[in-house]
Amino acid sequence: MSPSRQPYHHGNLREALLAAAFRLVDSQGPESVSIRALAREAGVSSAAPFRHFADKAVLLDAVAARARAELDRKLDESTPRDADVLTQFRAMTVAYVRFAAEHPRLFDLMQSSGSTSGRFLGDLEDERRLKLIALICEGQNAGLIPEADPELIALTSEALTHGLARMVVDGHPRLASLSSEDARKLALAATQLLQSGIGLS
Amino acid sequence: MSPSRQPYHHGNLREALLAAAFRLVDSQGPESVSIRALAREAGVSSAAPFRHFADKAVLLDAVAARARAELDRKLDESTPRDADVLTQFRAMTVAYVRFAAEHPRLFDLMQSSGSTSGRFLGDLEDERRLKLIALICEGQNAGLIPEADPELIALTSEALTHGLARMVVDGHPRLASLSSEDARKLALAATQLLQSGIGLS
DNA sequence: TGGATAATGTTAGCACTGCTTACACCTAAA
DNA sequence: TTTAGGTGTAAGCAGTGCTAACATTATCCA
Repeated sequence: MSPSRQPYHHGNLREALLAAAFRLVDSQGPESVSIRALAREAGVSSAAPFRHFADKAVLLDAVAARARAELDRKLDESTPRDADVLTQFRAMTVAYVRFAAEHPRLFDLMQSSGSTSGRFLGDLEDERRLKLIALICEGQNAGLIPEADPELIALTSEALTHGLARMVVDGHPRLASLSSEDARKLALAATQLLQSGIGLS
Repeated sequence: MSPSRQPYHHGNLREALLAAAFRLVDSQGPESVSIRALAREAGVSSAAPFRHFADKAVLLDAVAARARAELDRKLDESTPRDADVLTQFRAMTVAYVRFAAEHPRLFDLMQSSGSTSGRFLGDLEDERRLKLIALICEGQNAGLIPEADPELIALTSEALTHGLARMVVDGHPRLASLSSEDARKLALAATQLLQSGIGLS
């Protein structure tokens, strides 16, 4: 009955491991995650984690999923409801690029762990993507957006957003370790440019 | 004098290791590269590789450098000399996205090994970037490109290019395992869109 | 030409990893 | 209260990166 100093069961090992791994990936990248080390940190034997995660890859997938949820939350928070299409798109781009600038390693993991889980993680969620396309159609009806394949427009917009984010993460020389504020400015300027066009051909 | 079956020295171990690692990364990704396995394949002891590469990271950096050279070559080949700015930019984008589609793992390594070597690898080379900016200024003088900060225009163009490439690599649902030809079409359509602009705001 | 020197290989081994198997314990449901 | 299943442990296998000490060969200079 007396609660021994070290109870046989940890209580919520799964969450503890996941949280520790999340922090580690965020600060040092996935290659410095070791299951044995996580187990030590949690005060548990090195085989225990395998009761909760079949594989190291599965653990990292879970970390990626959590990161994706976090990004999703920030995208939702930052998007002003009932604003016009272009404003919404700009806000999304800003939030996306900021997340990449603030959590480059998590952002990177999100993408690269996609093949393991079979589900695309790195970019906009499917649901969000459909919404974007709907917004574009709406904009076209309102005469705000030129008539062209909405899917292509969505894809191009996504590419610009994703490209900016990845350039920050990948250490583009002019974008190295961008501050959040600079990330915001860059995202705004670039989306502006996409809207007005770059050439007159 | 008689050439024994297994001469003590390999001859060109460095190149053999590098080539094998290059192939392996291209086909299976960097995490399935093992120095010991490379040594076995080369018929050499497991300590020998360290005479040529201080580190596993150094080996992978060398692979990344080779991949970058390969991409550079393809970019050069594909760019028509003495064409107008927009044509050149489109050609570059196409070549870039195609390379990513054909060698996703090499493309990925190029970017992620940047932090190790301290040099940005994933995107356009510095030299090429300067040339792009020069082209843009030229285009502005010729009235082909609107007056705006040339660096911003270059950055935005790069972002679109890089973003398309990464979306292919990262397994975007609509872009999963794109054929070379489809990659070409996509790159063309998207750059076209960037040139004409997406909104009328 | 010969002999030191540097380059490149070998063997053995350390510390670490992911992961498995067999067993121990504790909890919750029948 | 028993029993089944979830969760922990200990021990160990196969593999890894990397190092230290030693062996062999190529190269270059007296």
